[in-house]
Amino acid sequence: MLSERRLEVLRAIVQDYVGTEEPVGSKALTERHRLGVSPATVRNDMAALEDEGFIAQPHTSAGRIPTDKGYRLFVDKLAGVKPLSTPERRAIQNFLDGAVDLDDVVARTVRLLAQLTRQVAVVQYPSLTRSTVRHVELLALAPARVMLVLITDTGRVEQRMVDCPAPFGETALADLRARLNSRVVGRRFTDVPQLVQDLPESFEQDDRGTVSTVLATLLETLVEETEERLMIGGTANLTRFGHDFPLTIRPVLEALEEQVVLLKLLGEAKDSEMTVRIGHENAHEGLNSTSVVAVGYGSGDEAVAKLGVVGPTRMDYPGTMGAVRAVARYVGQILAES
Amino acid sequence: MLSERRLEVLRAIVQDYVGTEEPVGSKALTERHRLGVSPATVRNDMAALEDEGFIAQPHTSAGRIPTDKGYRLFVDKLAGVKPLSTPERRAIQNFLDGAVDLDDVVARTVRLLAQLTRQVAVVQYPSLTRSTVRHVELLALAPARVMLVLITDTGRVEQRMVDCPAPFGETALADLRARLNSRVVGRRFTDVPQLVQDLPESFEQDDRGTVSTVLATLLETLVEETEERLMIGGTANLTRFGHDFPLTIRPVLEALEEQVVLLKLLGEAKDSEMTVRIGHENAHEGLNSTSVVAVGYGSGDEAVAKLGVVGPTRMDYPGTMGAVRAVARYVGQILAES
DNA sequence: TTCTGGCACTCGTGACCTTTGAGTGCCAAG
DNA sequence: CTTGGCACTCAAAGGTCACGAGTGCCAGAA
Repeated sequence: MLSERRLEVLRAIVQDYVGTEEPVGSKALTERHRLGVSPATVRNDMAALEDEGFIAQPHTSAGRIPTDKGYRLFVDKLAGVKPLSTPERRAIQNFLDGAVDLDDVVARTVRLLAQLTRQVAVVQYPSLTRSTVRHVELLALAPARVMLVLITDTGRVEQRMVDCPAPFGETALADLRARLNSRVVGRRFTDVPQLVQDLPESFEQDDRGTVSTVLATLLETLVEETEERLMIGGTANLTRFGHDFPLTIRPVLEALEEQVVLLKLLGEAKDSEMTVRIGHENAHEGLNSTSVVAVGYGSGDEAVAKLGVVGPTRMDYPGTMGAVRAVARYVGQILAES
Repeated sequence: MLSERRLEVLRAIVQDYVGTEEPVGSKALTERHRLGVSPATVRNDMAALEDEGFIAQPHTSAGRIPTDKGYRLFVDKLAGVKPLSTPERRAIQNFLDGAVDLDDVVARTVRLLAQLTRQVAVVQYPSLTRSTVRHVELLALAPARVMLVLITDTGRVEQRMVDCPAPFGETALADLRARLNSRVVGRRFTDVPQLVQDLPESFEQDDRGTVSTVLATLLETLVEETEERLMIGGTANLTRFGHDFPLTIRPVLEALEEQVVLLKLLGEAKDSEMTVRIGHENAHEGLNSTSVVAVGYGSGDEAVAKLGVVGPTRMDYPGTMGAVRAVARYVGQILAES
């Protein structure tokens, strides 16, 4: 295995490269870090690290840059998570506390993350999958037209228009509303289908069609809206990517526009702990030169959604991870309060 | 004034420059267009055009490129709006017809515009300013907690939580709901405040506080949500901006992230007709090298919101304007149907 | 065995020069 | 007013060259 010092050399290389954006050589390393050995020794170590695939040379006579594998080792073994400073924490809390509704919380979170990490931020809306129903409302807009409003415990509201096969009386509607709510309020989305399945039978023949239609729409909403939405921000930070970035930035922007791609990306992250995907570890090609740092957040113990940042593989991992973790925590608190 | 032929030369310059992205010289012009005169003549015309400020030379011995003023003349006098082809129109309609709700309409419109124009698309959500109230719903979530749901004729739904000063009975709530709706349904937002102002008086002493609170929240929602929201897409098209674009793209991305800026931008456009703002005509500095093509759209005769694209000043104006106009029309149709 | 200093070698970078050619302005003649 | 001719300009492209950071390897010291 790699000796202690070689790991130290790798750490130094990553740190320097992240700072300078330039390949780092043996001499510069010994000057900037107290490794206690000569450049020649470092050269040997570097050769070994290169053999193992942790670093690489852009061209024969240049310094080394970390490979994806090198960053991986750095993140796993060499880097901690750098906690934010107290003023930073305070700023986060103040900024998030000003939010007025769910949309606003998400919007503020995106801005915050982008600003703190100086990278592209991605925040998923709290998921409906694990949510419970807070209320279902039915409004008669016309004799045969009902609006269905679904309110979740995460504060999200979804509405659907329902065209009924037959006119539906106000009393029947109130009846349906009452029974529906008594069955599903407080229950999880996933449980709703079986909870309402026998509901039409208890209505009069004439109304059954309409009841079924309404219920069908409700179930549809539950399924459909389990597809997550998300918000991104800080794309201007992409310009800090690199010098050659016309080629780099394009596929990233494209990937960011594909919500499906991003959702999959976040979905791959583990629920509980912070996940870092480096370069080619990302399935999507356009993101092969980026790293994704993501973590779940939620009002309680359970994560209801995820958030994270997308940046160049050459990023300040400890700092980024610290910011992501901190923001996730505070957002969780805010959600729990509301 | 400028002779007929000189205008023709300007048109040719704009067209060639938009196509090739390279300064265009007198010789190339005569070869690619049948102007019926020699390069020398064209040179004289170009000198005149340059004197008037319609074109400029990047460096002393290069071809000419149009100035903002040149584009302006081109758009005003020389260019028509290029209608879309029938297949294109059909594609638009098919794509938009698939939308399931307002969010979806807007999302699809953005994608469509971005794809058609290969530029950055901006679509404003239908405004609440000119909207009318379709329905107001009040839900008792807890004894002293009411959810207010506002449904507009444009299909938008806004909700607010209201914490009441005192518990509020279900009957009083139903009463308020009924009276409120009978007064405001079908009315314009701007008319609502005076329509409800004497409502608290007709309630019992105990409930007046709550009624006032609910009404205050309603009015607040009306005002607050008159702030428009918008959706942007096609940012990946920014990479087609130019060769030097690290410097160009940055401020544009930043401007695009500032919703306020964009809203102001769209707001400046006239309601009825298509507006083209070229380069420095845009107040925001970051957009000084871009042009904005915007137009209002709406379900009826009145425009309820605007949409448009942001692209380099060097853009295909006739084509872009055609696409923007067509999309706006079809979106209007879709909104009218729903 | 590990570290170190020395040394020859590599090769991308930047400075500097030259060439090339598209494009220009001007002028005198058609 | 148009045209062909002509001298001039200048960015872009290509070539040469010295520089220097960085490397690998080796022999000797620790």
